[in-house]
Amino acid sequence: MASLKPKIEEKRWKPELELEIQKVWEEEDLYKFDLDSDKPKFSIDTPPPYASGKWHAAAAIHYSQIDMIARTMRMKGYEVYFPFGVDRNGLPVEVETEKRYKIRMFEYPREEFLELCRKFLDEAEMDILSISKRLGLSADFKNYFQTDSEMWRAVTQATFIYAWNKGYVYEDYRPNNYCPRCKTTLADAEVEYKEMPTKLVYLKFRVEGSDEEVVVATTRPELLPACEAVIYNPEDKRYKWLKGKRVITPLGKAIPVMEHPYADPKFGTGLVMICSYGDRADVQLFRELKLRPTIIIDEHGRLNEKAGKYQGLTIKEAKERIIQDLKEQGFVDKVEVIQHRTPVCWRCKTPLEIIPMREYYLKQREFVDDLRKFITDKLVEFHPEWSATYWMNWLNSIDSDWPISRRRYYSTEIPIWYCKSCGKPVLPEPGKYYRPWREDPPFNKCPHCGSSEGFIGEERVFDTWMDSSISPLVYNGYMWNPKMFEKLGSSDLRPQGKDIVRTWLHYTFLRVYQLTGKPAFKHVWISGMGLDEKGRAMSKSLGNIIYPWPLFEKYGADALRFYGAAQAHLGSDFRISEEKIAGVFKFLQKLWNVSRFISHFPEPDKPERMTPTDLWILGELNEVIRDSMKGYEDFDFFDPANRVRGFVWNVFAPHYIELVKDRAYGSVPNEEEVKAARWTLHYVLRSVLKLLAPITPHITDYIWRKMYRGSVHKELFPEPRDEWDTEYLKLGKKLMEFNSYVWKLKKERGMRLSEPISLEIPEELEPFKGDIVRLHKISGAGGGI
RNA sequence: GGGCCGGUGGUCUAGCGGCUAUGACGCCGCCCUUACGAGGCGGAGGUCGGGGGUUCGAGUCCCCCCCGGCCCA
Repeated sequence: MASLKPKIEEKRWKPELELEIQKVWEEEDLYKFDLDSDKPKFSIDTPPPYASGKWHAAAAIHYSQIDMIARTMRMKGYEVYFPFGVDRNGLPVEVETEKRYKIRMFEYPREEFLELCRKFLDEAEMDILSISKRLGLSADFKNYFQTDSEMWRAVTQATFIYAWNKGYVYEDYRPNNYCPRCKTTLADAEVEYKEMPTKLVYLKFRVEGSDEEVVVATTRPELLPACEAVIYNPEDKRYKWLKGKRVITPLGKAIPVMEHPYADPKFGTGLVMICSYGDRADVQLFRELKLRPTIIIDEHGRLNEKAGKYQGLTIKEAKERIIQDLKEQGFVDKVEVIQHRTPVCWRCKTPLEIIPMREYYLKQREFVDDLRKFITDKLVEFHPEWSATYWMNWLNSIDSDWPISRRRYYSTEIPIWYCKSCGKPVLPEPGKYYRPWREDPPFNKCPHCGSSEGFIGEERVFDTWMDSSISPLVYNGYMWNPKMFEKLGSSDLRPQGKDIVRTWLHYTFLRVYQLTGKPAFKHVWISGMGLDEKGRAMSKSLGNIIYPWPLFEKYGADALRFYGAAQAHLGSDFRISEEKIAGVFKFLQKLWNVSRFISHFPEPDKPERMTPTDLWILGELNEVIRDSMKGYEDFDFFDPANRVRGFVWNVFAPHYIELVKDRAYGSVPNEEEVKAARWTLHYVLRSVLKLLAPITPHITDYIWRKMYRGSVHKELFPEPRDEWDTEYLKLGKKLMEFNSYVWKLKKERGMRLSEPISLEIPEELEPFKGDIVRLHKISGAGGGI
């Protein structure tokens, strides 16, 4: 048919075309959120990516999947609020800034250090924004949020003041995780564990009033000056005779021997020294056994005057020195090297110490029961369902409140001033951003004692999770846009990685519950982690980071997006392999070619009657739609991606299209049959494009705009139609097998596929006879089979 | 030590009680077909981590164990 010209002229799909379509989207402001729309609203609590370094491909894929959620909900008829924010608070940027400028934060003027951090953040932010846009995220980049903006920080402070007024905040002096390098307290959620080779030192203790010796094994000999007891397991018969006795430490101090089940008879000699504080267990044991702690480590990670001759040494130095000394004095029985799980700082990986400090705490223990109900009473829907156990496990392990003050700089300041006369804390009115370390308070009289002597500003800042844990409120207008917040409330869905359940997810639920009395979200979506080809997490130290830009250039964003969707079910980890992304690109090319072929033909009105071949493929399409929608319901894009790919590649293109080619070209006499084929081709293509639109938004919209009216992203998902669930669906497999059989047969006989062949068509395939005969050029009955 | 997830051809994956175990990528051979060599046809390659059990029948359900990943103690 010479008169048929394809609407799609380009022979190939190219990644550069994605930029073209992105420009169109921007010009049309296609994804603009309309608060006043009549549609139901759906708001997403987009994770603000941390602006501390370059994004790797795994992060890009993660965000592309969040974008798929937004697009899914739009195509289900919702008005979707998909904000974008950048996280710019906290330790990581300080650590990176120190590294880059080779400076130490505490030896640098605070104001100037903050300026350097800001510079660093601005650069990192640029990188994140450009990748996000290149990915085709349908988020609102025009009004993106920054967690260190005056507005966000004012809200953080206001929510703190509310919590304070409700009595949820208290200050306490208690042992806590402390990073000697970062010089700050850390919450349990910020502690990581690393397997490290550690010396296990066997020390001889003399039993008081006798010449007998016992041997105690310890990984922390430097804490000997702080050793206040030795324990053994009550089941351990070897040490029963020590009950009630005292032993003399190598340093000459007499301490009691006690029974406690914490002692593991199999570890070391079964005798354990209890020091203030080797680890969190020690803290508990001191409390239980009513021992008085001796604190020998200061906030710089050095031993203090209570450590006697070891004063001034770092922990590491003290350890070596004391082992040396004790060896010389004959107190060391032996030294072993064992693998020991050591708690380290999540940011700089320095081993942590347990040091008591005055810190502010936000109550969480008394809320745990209520939070558990979010899961048990199904107030929140988790995707996938089992991912709720991540949070449940964390809730079940909470045994202390959340320390929220940090001795750092680049974070939201704690809005408190202390009266110079009575020393009591005074908080300002919520609503403004306060910086007590450099500003005068907005009041001059102490409400506690009435003094006007003046105030001292608090110097500490908040844990960065204090800012991020209110993201669903800030995004949705809490305090800064009351009208919007009233309509939206807290976000509907939280998408995030499984690695920050105990921090971001938990703290958000906690704080939003404290502020609003309600669950922060209706849906929580937890994704797995993107790993390298060998299944390892990507990190600078391993040197296995895959960057997204080269992939964008070679295969485009859609290939990367589709790859992420098709690689693993929601919640499972997935590996990133360039070879497979190249494979996805081939599929996109296939989709392009299929569309180009169909674009040759005009799209007629729906004809009265379909042929059995058309009804078969429409029945297949019904199934594809049903299966895909099941995935979309759960925000799991694995099934839609794979189901549609399989359908297009293995069914629609090689079989249906081949069968109806002649009809499509108009080379059959029956006009109705021509129309039926053309209509069906277009209908299936439209449906496929719509089903793929959330996953591969560029190519689908590009094709759509070339062939049809408007944007595919303004369409709703296709729906299955009952009238197409016909008996022909069951014959489809037979039909395809027969096609393959004929192709094979011709090949075996050395025939061209266009050569006529004489064979019998199986009786059950009779309904498809016309199309089969034309496809294979079957000439009459007989012969063949 | 506990929890969660996983272990299916070289790699990745589907199947979650029923004919001969799915598909993709890769590999090998052949063909030439006008939307597409990014095509078509064919092929090699698997004791479905191991062991017990339930069942007429088990990758599929149950128990134990091993291995890997993540989280926690």
